[in-house]
Amino acid sequence: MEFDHNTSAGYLINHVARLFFEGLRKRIEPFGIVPGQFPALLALWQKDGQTQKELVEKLDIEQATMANTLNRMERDGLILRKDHPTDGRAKIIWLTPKANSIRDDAYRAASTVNEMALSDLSPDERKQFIDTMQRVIRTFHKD
Amino acid sequence: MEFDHNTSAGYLINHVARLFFEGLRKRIEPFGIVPGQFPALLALWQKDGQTQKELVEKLDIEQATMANTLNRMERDGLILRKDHPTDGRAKIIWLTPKANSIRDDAYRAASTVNEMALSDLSPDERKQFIDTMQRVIRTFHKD
DNA sequence: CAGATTTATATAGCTTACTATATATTGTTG
DNA sequence: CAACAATATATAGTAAGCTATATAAATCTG
Repeated sequence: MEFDHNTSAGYLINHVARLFFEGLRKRIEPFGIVPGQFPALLALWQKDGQTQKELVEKLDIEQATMANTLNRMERDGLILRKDHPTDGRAKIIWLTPKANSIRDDAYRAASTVNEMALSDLSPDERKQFIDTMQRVIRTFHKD
Repeated sequence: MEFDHNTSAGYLINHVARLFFEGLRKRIEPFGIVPGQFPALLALWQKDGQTQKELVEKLDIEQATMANTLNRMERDGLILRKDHPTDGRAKIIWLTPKANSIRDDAYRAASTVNEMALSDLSPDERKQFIDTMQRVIRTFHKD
């Protein structure tokens, strides 16, 4: 039996993901954030004051992973966890001024990586690529 | 400024990569291997008896990452490290009978994940997707 | 309404990435 | 050929993913 890693979707995806991750790391390091914090920051920049549970559902990440990432973000002065007004179990996550102040720079950094990575593709090919990934995600969720 | 994670290539790639990783994990667990060992195993199944340096170059992974992955593979009885016959610094990595015995099962597991993930795509769309990822990897390496 | 179940978060332990640094051997060069 | 530079591997420390488990609060149910 044969198996060619160069035509294996999983193998290629993993490789591409590592390249994006490191490309983003380099570009956001100056702002004091790391790539793993990006999804939570995006969600909170869009709507501040969410519970951990809301973030977990939006980002499709495990609860324990989110809790640990939020620990590091709290340590780094990016968020504060305050008590939920009516639910004693829950905490609400609020961005600090520091987190708000780097928003535009971070958007630009992420856009720059995306632009660089797709620079060899035509507008149609880019659209197709994005669309295919969205379909693959939906297929996984059906599985 | 706006930034939509649902149309960000980097965001989507990261999500898809996690889904592949976990999909593979479930399917290869019965054989006593984990996803991070897969790239090294593929390279060694193709050509047994390579140095760490050769693997690092083929897999585009950092040397320290490879060393640690090989440590776990040695611990798990998948490989042996033997002295290089002429270069005292180098070690040669050899697969154990255990690693060889799971090869076909592992190939099948990986193919199953790929097939499932791409099941919603036409043959042309799959080809296009694979081709695009190869182009994106090349673009990153030019950067 | 007391006891059982569910829910929200936290923590422990593992893997797999990374950077930075250490160590030993090989190769080069004055 | 001795000193220096380059190369191959290993290790320490951090991040970000996972599963499994713990804890406290809320909800449901007989």
